[in-house]
Amino acid sequence: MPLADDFEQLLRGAGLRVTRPRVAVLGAVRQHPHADTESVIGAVRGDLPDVSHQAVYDSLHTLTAAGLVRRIQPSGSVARYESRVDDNHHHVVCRSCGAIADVDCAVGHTPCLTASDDHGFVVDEAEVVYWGTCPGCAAARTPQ
Amino acid sequence: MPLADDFEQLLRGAGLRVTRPRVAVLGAVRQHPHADTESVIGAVRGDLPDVSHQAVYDSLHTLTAAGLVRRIQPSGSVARYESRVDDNHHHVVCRSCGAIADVDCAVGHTPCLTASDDHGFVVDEAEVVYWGTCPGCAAARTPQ
DNA sequence: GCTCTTTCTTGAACGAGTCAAGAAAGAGCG
DNA sequence: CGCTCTTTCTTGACTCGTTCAAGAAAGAGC
Repeated sequence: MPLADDFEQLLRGAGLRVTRPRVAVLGAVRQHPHADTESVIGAVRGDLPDVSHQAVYDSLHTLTAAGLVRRIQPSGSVARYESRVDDNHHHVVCRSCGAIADVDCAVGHTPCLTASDDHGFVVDEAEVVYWGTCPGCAAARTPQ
Repeated sequence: MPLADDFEQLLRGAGLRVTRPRVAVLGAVRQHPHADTESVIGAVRGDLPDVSHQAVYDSLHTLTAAGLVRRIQPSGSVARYESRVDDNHHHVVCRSCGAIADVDCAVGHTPCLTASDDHGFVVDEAEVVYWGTCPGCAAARTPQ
């Protein structure tokens, strides 16, 4: 399994210890983009049936702090995680079913990063969430 | 108190019953922008000492659904409410203390509303959150 | 291997928010 | 003004994602 080696490199590169829960969490997040914590726990237990939920929570926090995964949490949703980091992409969220899809940044690199009046804040990221209705929910709502 | 009459008009205009909790919640949200639910409850109890928390939760939901207040919830925060609606403004959030400030939309009307690839989603809103450090926290972090 | 630190397990706890049943209060109408 | 019907509020229990805490286990350098 070459991926496990890649994950090991990622962890070491970030100065983190290589533990089986962390490797499994990295794999789970990569295989299930936008998964919530419960789904990640389920996926991780495919490899390690006895991991505690707390180990997954800890790993997700550590990996997020290290920048190896990204945490997203649209209004009204639980925390979700993805492995695409540092590429400045955004998300479309379905108001109806909560489905999330990636959206590449339309406006060059960091879009709208320059706020009109930043009130003295030092801004380092502009996060964009597009709200709408996914194809499935749109179809279900207009039957004819 | 002329404001109470204004709120009454707002409620009637939205087809909602005029109740004392709702009027008080409208006033509290207007006086305390970006307040969380607990703060709103506290402010409302300045007028109506015996309102239940549930009445405030219900009122906030109803007012949000009617478009009279707007709910915002940056990642990692509890729900917050504001009375500026329909003017397409955004928010700066301090990563350190959670402070929120309004930012008027820099890019004309609906900024970045056109996603590069919307995956078939019908998008109706683009929400922008600027993440950074507020003046207070920036000063506290660089003492010299 | 040994030792030290970090991480994981176990299980309890927290807190924002929701659910549910009955009481109270709007609002239209005679 | 009072009646009736519907909506809303009160009360209190409860859910669920997440965190806390103490001790056991497992990385990593030497």
